Amino acid sequence: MNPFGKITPLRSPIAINLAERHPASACDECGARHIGLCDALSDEELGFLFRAAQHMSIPPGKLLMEEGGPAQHYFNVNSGMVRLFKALPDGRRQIIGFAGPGHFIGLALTEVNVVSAEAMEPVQVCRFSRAGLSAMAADYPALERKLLDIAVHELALGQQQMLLLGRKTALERTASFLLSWAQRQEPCGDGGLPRPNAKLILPLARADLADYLGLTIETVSRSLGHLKKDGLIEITKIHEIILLRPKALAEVAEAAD
Amino acid sequence: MNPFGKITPLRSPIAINLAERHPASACDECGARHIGLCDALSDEELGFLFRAAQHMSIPPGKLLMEEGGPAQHYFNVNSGMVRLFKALPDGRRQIIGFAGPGHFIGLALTEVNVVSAEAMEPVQVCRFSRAGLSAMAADYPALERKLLDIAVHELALGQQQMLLLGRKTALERTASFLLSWAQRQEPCGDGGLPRPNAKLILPLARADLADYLGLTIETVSRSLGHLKKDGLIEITKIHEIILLRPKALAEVAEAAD
DNA sequence: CGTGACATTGACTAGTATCAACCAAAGTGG
DNA sequence: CCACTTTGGTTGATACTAGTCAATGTCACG
Repeated sequence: MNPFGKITPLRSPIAINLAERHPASACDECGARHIGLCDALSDEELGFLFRAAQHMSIPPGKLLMEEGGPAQHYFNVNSGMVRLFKALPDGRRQIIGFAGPGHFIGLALTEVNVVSAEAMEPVQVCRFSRAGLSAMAADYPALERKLLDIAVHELALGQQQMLLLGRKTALERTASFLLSWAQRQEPCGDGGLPRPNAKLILPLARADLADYLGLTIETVSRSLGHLKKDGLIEITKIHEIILLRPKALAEVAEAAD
Repeated sequence: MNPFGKITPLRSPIAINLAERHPASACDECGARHIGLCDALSDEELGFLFRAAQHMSIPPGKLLMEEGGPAQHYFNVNSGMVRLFKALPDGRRQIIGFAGPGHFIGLALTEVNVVSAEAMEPVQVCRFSRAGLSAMAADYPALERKLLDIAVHELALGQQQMLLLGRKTALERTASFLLSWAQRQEPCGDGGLPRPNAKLILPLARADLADYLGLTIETVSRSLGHLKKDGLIEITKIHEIILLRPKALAEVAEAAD
């Protein structure tokens, strides 16, 4: 874990000049420019932020952060998918969430990370030193406000997941997941259902799914099989699922009768 | 503790005048003055905040917020205990957390509440309109920063709870809970164990415990009985538990071998 | 075409829920 | 002051969901 160059936080008017002299043209071509954190910033602000970032490529399986290790950086995902998880000493694992393009990783107060973050595929990120971004946040209210938004949104997702993990059956969990993933893939209005026959791309292995839903891979497989048998979904490829009847799926997910 | 460094002082002279004309003397006697949100503010800032608050008493069982209802207010708990929960249509309930004195309730982005909040005993709160507090946050960076701190802290707690709900056994959940509650009752250093024979006051019914841990009351009862039989705890009164061997309890909680 | 990784399916088991009886403490009213 | 009720908690017997272990299937890739 080598923190390469220390990022010197720039805050004077000079900083803005520097930013102007170095427009963040790279950001224009970044898939994450208009989502998440970056979307909250003007071109100028973004230029500044860009200069504070280290652009990095991470190979699959590599950890961006390790639970228990020193919390030194924040990350913003530009491409690829990252899994966030916690583990018990005996190896049991709970996946906390998945971070795709535009997602911000590393919000924490403690000196050590409370979760691990691992690249699931080749991933590109912008990395920020904690101190550097904190300093920026002090000068750019929009940045801090966006971080609050992000944190609050994650909070709501987490609460939803607690309900799922604490009180839903395997079948309900699976149906809930499919719907929430569809929502994530193409947002269709607040709480709206995906359209019938929506195609779902699942870049997750069954093991990830299981560790996310608090189940075993066998139970996930059986649950999906059950939904397939009932004609609610169709599994075309292993990582491609068609939601034949989203409405019915929603009823399974919430145990509505 | 604060990831975003320094606290920026007040910027609006008008605010100071208002605060001076209405000193928040009531806050001085409030049990929550030096914890949570209020602790982040100076006397002057607090005076201003106080003027924006409605001080309210809530009887046991009454809802402060209802899941699915319009999100109109934030609350800061001054005394008493509040449970936050989500429910499924068939009545299954998952308690998301407990809010005691100094805890801030209602962080959300959506127009409707995503959780319900219910007084477990007579509760006193300061209530803020959403718009009012948002406006204040724009003027008082310290306030917004504190909200971010709160959100991030809740996030970490939620992640811990996801691990518990998704991957721990009934016994592990129960042991984990006892330790985390002890920590909450008298913080003893980051991650430190409570001292042996620490007395725990549990203002929760078994049903609350069960809904918080994703178990049934019978299983909670059996788990506590198991810990008692093994000499790790002693149940003196129904709402009073002595942690005889916190170290052993921690081993049970994390399944260390 | 073989190999290995990942997924599905089946048989069996274990842990927790469910259902029901019993118990204890705290009112309540005669 | 003492039955009586109520409420919340514990304990026991049984059922059922999901986990475990093992065999089989599928697909990508060299």
